[in-house]
Amino acid sequence: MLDPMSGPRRRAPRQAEAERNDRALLAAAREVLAADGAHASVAAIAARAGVGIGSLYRRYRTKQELFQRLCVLSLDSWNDAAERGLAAQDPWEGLAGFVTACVEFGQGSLAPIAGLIEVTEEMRAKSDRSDELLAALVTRAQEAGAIRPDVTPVDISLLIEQLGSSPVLDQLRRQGREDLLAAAGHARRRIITITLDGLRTIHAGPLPGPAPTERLFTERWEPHPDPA
Amino acid sequence: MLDPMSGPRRRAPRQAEAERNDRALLAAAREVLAADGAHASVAAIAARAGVGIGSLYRRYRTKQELFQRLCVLSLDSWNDAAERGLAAQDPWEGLAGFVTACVEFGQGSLAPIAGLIEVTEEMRAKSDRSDELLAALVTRAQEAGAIRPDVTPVDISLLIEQLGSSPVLDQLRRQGREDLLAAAGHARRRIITITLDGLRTIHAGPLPGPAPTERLFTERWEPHPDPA
DNA sequence: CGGGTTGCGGAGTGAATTGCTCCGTTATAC
DNA sequence: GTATAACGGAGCAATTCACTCCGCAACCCG
Repeated sequence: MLDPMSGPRRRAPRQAEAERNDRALLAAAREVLAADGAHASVAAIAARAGVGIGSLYRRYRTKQELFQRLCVLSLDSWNDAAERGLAAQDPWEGLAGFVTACVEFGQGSLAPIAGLIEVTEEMRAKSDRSDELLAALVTRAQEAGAIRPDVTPVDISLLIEQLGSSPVLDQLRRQGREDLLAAAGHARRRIITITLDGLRTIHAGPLPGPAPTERLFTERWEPHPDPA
Repeated sequence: MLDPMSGPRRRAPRQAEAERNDRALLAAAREVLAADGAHASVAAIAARAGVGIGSLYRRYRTKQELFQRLCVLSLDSWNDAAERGLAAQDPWEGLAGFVTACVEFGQGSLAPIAGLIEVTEEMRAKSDRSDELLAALVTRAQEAGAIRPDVTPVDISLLIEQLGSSPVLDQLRRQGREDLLAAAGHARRRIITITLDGLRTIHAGPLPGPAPTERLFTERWEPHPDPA
């Protein structure tokens, strides 16, 4: 055993690459989780990140550890979005912005791992905080008369989870149909708009973006040439 | 080889049981697909149906054949619901009833197998028919001024698919939390109501059922004692 | 009761997949 | 050049999968 303190501290030579890899891994994990659900494999995550399996396992000792990290980051995003929502002047815009943000950073893709990983103390704490923030957002919107008086924060959570995964989008991604992704994204925003309008006391304007095409719905069923 | 025509045709002795098994298998397949997605295994389906694997494979030569049958039945349900919707006097009630019906018989749970099975001619034909029916439903509701003028039939299809799987409900089922299933069902109906209201030109009444409890959202994360 | 038929259940099989380890290789610092 | 830190991915044991095979039970008719 050598004394680790011997000699002056050296800068890790390839530290920057390691950091980039870490970010790539987390992003890839989110994508693969969205695409494959509970099925998601470590190999797929590493491959998507363009990183060797070995590097993944140097950074995270187990698959569970990676997923726990992902949960913490998602809770942070949730809380950030909630705080931005509370900072908005208009209560409705605040709530709608919050929901949209959660849906868009892929909150829903974490649902499949619920119950499969241990909940850490850190996760629980951040989750408590997120409950408070959401309650505040909802209360404020209701007091302003912007949303139905009988929706509860849990309704909103469930709604975020429901919108948070997009069957069409995820599947097209799984099939590697890059050509349809943009259209699917537009279609999804329309669905979100519709749902959010159902939350309001008053109705808003027209649906955003171009109307979705049939192809979106039918081409998924063509026999799937594995994207590998 | 014996001549199969020798002797008088005999009634199959245990034909009734076979038929019951078939129905159980199809129902189980739907449930397992909803719970496990593309991950769904033949063994799980047979077990859930309370039927041996051997019996499953006598009825359907392959997994794909079972799934294809399931698709055909789902398309039938879809078309039946659409026809009932068109038969309703009120255009809005017709469309809303159709969407609700599709969501409730689990249309969404078939999404994960898109691209994994070959589309048969029968499926394609029934699918064409369903497109016509849906277009008629939407047109009628729009001409009556009941729904936003800019929603398209594809929007509705996507909306059904989005609502057709309930992350919470499916996951609780997977975990065997029978105690929370009713609550999750109520919560889901509230989400559906909200979304459908977002479709309408006018807003409807209050949300149905009891407000969802926190437990619905939190207990899923408790470490999962495998239901086996 | 007995012979014959029909459907049943599930152990077993080979192939594929999984989480993870181990080690030879490559890039950087001095 | 040499030391070091991070890399990629072949390989491993364990599990999972779709599917086969066969012994057994339920039922019919005489």
